[in-house]
Amino acid sequence: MRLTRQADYGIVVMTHFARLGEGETHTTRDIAAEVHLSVPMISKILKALARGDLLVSQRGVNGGYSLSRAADEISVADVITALEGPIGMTACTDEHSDGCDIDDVCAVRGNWQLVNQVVRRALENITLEHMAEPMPCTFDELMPPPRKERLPQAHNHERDS
Amino acid sequence: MRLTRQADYGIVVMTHFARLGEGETHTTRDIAAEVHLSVPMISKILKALARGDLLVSQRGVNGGYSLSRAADEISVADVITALEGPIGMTACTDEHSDGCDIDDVCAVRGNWQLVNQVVRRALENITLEHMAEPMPCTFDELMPPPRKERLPQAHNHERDS
DNA sequence: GGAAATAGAACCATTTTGGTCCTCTATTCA
DNA sequence: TGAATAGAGGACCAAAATGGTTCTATTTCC
Repeated sequence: MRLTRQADYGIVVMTHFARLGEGETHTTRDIAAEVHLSVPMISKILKALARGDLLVSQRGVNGGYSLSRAADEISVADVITALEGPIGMTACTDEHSDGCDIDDVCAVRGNWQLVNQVVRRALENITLEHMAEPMPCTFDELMPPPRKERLPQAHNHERDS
Repeated sequence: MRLTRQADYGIVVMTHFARLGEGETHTTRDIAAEVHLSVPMISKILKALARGDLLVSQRGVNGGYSLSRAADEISVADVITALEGPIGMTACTDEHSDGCDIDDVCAVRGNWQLVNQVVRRALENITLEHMAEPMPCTFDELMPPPRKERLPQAHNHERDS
């Protein structure tokens, strides 16, 4: 349920790009300095983001990276997908159903697909433009409305806010 | 972005409990056999679920585990929390902000909190009762409505369905 | 008391991840 | 033309997380 650091950094970097302005290109070194991470690390991430068509790379002397589209057309899900592969919370959602020990007994698979879809959609609805906003108080429309009145917090132990 | 196997199995197990009926207790061995996983593995998972107050354990000869509440009052988020700790996709969402190398520069943190909230809410809205349904075609109300018309799939590469 | 069941912790092998480095290719400009 | 700059790609290794097993309590019923 946790993102890898690369995806985490990736979103920070992409958000940084979104803040800088649309068409401008920036070098790996610049970005690394501005985000306070090592150049090799940032380099790795930028390459992956370019492979995923989220950044456009320009080689040579005045080269660098720039966003491939407008910030409101790139979702958090896009970034995660570029850095971690297709979003899916369970192994059995991959088409290569190699490792599922349960296979025939697992009657939950169909439902898992839908759980994945819920999460994926939630992340697709969040764009870099949202992330670039300094104080995002208007996120409410992105969240699914509470489905029905959940129980009073009788058994709800230590759930953070 | 992926669940650990334990959480994965945990949801399978909990869904199994939900299918079996509300108050009945079942032994580790039975569950393991029914779900086709090793007894020690299932044992470990059941213990954690009991620690998380999602299962009630009964020691001794006719002991076993049973659901602590009705299936529609236990969410997928509850299960994940019991087996992986609090749901949050980045390291910096934990209160122990020990490892964040970026700290002061990371202007994204506030937004991340909201991303986490979106995902968490999505998972809180899915109950074991939903998971226990054989053919869950009526999941639609659980998903957030498409926020606005996303771009045509110009750059949308290999996004699975 | 003995058998049946869970509680809890220690433990190890394997995999994943984080992070670095090296070589190659493309581009610009003097 | 050639030197300098910048990204592409892959190899590589150490550290951490994960999966899975096993062992020793402790509780409960007969």
